[in-house]
Amino acid sequence: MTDTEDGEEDLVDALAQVAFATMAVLSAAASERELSLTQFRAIAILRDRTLRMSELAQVLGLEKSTLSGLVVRAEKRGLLQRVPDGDDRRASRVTIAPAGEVLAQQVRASVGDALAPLIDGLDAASQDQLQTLLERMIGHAGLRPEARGMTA
Amino acid sequence: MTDTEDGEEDLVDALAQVAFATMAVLSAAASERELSLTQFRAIAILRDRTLRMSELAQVLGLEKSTLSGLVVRAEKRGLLQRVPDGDDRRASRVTIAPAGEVLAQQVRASVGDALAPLIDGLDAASQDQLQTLLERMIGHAGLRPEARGMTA
DNA sequence: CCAAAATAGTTGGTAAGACGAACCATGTCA
DNA sequence: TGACATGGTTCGTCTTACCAACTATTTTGG
Repeated sequence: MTDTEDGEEDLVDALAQVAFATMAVLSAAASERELSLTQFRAIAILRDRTLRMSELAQVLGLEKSTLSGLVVRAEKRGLLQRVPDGDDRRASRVTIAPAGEVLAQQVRASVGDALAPLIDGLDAASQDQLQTLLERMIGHAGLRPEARGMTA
Repeated sequence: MTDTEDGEEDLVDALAQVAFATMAVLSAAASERELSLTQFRAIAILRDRTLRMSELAQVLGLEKSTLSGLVVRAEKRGLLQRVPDGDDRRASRVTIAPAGEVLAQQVRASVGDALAPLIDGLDAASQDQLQTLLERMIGHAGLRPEARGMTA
């Protein structure tokens, strides 16, 4: 163990626990709609922007070959869409398709519901506080705040 | 969207984002030691207790058949150990083996280190606050507080 | 301005992890 | 005791991810 201060231990623990709980909820909600967690994440990320394949792969922490398959599958289902990039004829930009938007919205809702028991353990003020703290964490650590939607 | 209150949206987002970030760190740390995330989690859970196969499967949210394989692999590497349950000759209890203990400790340390950038975005007081809030969340929602070590 | 190197994405082969069904062995209960 | 339930394992299969090789297009340096 390097010189992490003592108290951090338990914070790490709590973080990990909540992370696992959250992931469980997310994957359940996703697979309810026959979406892999990764697919859902991709869709969520594209909610408010459009990226090139390689960029998306990078955000998701995936190999581009992996992403290829993922996008193809999603495209077949009408969830995502690839449009050729005007500037660079090698590249394509991935966009969320209408059906994907709908689906994402639904999944989002069930996630909200499923997370409610967890969240409702806190009163409104604490929720705000928590949100602030989490956002502050995200803000540092290279996770740009504008990178909405479950960036790696 | 069901009737989740409005503000929850962003809290959910923040939670998801932090969850993904945390998971990324955890799996990186695990796979550095050739551990699957699930294996690591199993070991972490057994840090301070011993469970039967079926119980462990349930905590991990896995099928028992899946767990069988996982434990066999971990046992071959001397990380876990199955000992027959005295009371029930069908059952076995899974324990962490010495090598597993060591490995878990190491992984734990790198997780701490890797999470540091995230955590250090907050001053000490905020860290405490965050920990308290997270633990409060865990406390509700059926995640018993004594279930240390990254329960589902 | 062109050849060489870099970059974007796809394809194909492979491995890991998870699932479900079928299957023993043991326990429980009527 | 016989029937049913429970604990685990085995086996076949699916999904997802990786890597290496390949095509098509930029970009760069001489």
